[in-house]
Amino acid sequence: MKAFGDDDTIFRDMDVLNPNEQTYQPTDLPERTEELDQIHSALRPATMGSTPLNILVYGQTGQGKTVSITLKTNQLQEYADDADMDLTVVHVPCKGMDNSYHALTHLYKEIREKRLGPGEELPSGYQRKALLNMVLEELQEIGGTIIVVLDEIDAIGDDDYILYELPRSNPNGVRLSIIGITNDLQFRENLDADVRSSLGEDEVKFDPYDANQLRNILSRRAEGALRDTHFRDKIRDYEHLESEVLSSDALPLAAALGAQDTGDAREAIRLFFRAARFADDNGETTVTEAHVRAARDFLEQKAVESGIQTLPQQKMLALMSTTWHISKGESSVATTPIYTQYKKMCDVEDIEPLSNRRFRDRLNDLSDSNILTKKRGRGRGKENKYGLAVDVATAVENLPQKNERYGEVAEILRKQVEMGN
DNA sequence: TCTCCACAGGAAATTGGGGGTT
DNA sequence: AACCCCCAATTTCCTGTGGAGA
Repeated sequence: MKAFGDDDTIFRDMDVLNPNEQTYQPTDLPERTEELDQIHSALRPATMGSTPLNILVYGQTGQGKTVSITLKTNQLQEYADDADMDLTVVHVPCKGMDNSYHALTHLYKEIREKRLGPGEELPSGYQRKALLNMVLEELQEIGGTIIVVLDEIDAIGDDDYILYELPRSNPNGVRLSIIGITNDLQFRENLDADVRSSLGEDEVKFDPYDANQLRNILSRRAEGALRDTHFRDKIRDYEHLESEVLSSDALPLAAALGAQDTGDAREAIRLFFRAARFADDNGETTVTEAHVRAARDFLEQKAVESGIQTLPQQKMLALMSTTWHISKGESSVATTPIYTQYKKMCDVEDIEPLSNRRFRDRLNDLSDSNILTKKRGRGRGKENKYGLAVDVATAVENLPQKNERYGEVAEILRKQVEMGN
């Protein structure tokens, strides 16, 4: 067995590459200078004794929206502390909330904690209007300039209440500014025109990073996280002294793959982190292109597996009935036999089967999410044929267990696959 | 080459659940 | 509670397609 502490490592500080933002937050964002400047301009009135402008920040996930706001508000807070200015910043993550009321309760709690220290309870049982008044009273209690950051406000859906009331409440003796952050571009379009004009006094848009920007971001992270040539003396295994910790093509590849995909920096970092760990776990001293590719395959495989595991019930049955046929050796099967098998499975589980038409949509859904393959046309009349886009083993292993829903059918399927081999 | 027909997939009709109103 | 409205999911209906079989 391996002993801890004996391993050489290419890492200097692994946390810097950890995609989890609680572990590491960058302190400067050269790729977002423009956006930071826009935020700066909107917040600057605070330093002149005026109300900072409301901002609506939007862009896809992993584009540095939250970090930018945090950096800028922290910077303002520092200035305020030095200048003896009365400034309070409240950050409310709305992720997982489903309505304005929910968001208001959290806002109330956060404000109370700013004033009275941690340990406040979430309020409950109040009417919406009453709760809003409580929030406003708390704001007045604090006074001065207050910036409320509503992070991921798209989570609260089309419930505009908080966004409608808060910006126009203007409590006595308070200079109140609202910053809304959203991942959902559609959300901005769907906003009530009034809300949009009051909340979006300034709008800051974060476009997806391109491959160059991702490469810069990754190299900064890599620099902090990996040992470089100057740190070789810290590596105990001197025979590897000649090798570089990072091969020249690994990082650009990770950046290119990331840009191709979504331009999500978090995803790119996750990919590169995994590649570096592969290298490190194998006791290798260089992160190579091969590691990046392996990491990509690994993450894709993980995504497929969790995709199968979290499949909705009907899609799960559709996958199982397809797999049932495929596991008998065919490479692809026509819709009708799959549907027949599906109906049998529904019978076993005592469920009302979907109509043929609907079931075909389910099959197409599965092929859209790259779990099944689809061949159109061919054969008698016009007939689609479906196959598995993943290994039979992968599909079978990730089906429900005995004790879970549809476990019975899955169990039968597993038996058949065993016999087939 | 012609006709037939089983299926694909678009569109209309139906259902059913949640939320609001009286 | 009774009612209506809205929305999404689903079923029902329908047309177009293109190889099979004559």
